[in-house]
Amino acid sequence: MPDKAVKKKLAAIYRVLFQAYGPQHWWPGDTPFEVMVGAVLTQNTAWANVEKAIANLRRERLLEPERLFRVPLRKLAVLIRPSGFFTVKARRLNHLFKFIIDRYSGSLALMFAEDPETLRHNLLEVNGVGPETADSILLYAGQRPFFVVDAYTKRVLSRHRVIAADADYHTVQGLFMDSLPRDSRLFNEYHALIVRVGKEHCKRTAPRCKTCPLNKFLP
DNA sequence: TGCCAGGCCGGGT
DNA sequence: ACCCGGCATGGC
Repeated sequence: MPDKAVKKKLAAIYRVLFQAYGPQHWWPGDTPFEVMVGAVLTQNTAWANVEKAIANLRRERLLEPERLFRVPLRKLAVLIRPSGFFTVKARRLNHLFKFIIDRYSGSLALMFAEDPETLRHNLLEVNGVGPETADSILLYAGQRPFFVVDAYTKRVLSRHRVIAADADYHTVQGLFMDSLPRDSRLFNEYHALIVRVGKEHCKRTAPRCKTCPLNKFLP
């Protein structure tokens, strides 16, 4: 278990961020399948580019597992091209579609009926799905309370001395999940807020800045 | 113009 | 067990 100071700090950081920015409305109103596709397309990619790719799929009425699984890889790659890394991502999406169809008859409802820990384990077996993508799917498509850790999470927390700079994914995730109530809406909002503050104040090449709402947590 | 974005895999040491 | 290059577009 994380020590008490860390738990309090994580709770306080959330309050400050929510106070500063309010709700971020990540992935509202989309179907779970669309959210899943987005989780793969956004790997190391700006969200604006992902939106263009998803718009292409929607325009072609392809946003269903069976339909997209039948689309040839080359055509899929062209459709998702704006999201970058399009040949690898086409393959990764295809693996995911096959997984849903083979194991859950193409039904996300069946997939999310699975025990969450088991489902997470299964998702990680899919080539192209790593821990962040799996947790994004579980949290944002399935409302399962897994905390999503990304580059911003590590950078923001390490700059504010909550974690070591080289802390691994599982450790950081455990910190959040053992410090906060396991509420999917809370985890959803918290992750989105971290990305928000990271974009505005915690870039890779800006060691610290004066106007960051988290400055009060600096030593 | 160059740097950056809501990672992950595979091959080399 | 780590380390690192590759993957690629679009916005600022």
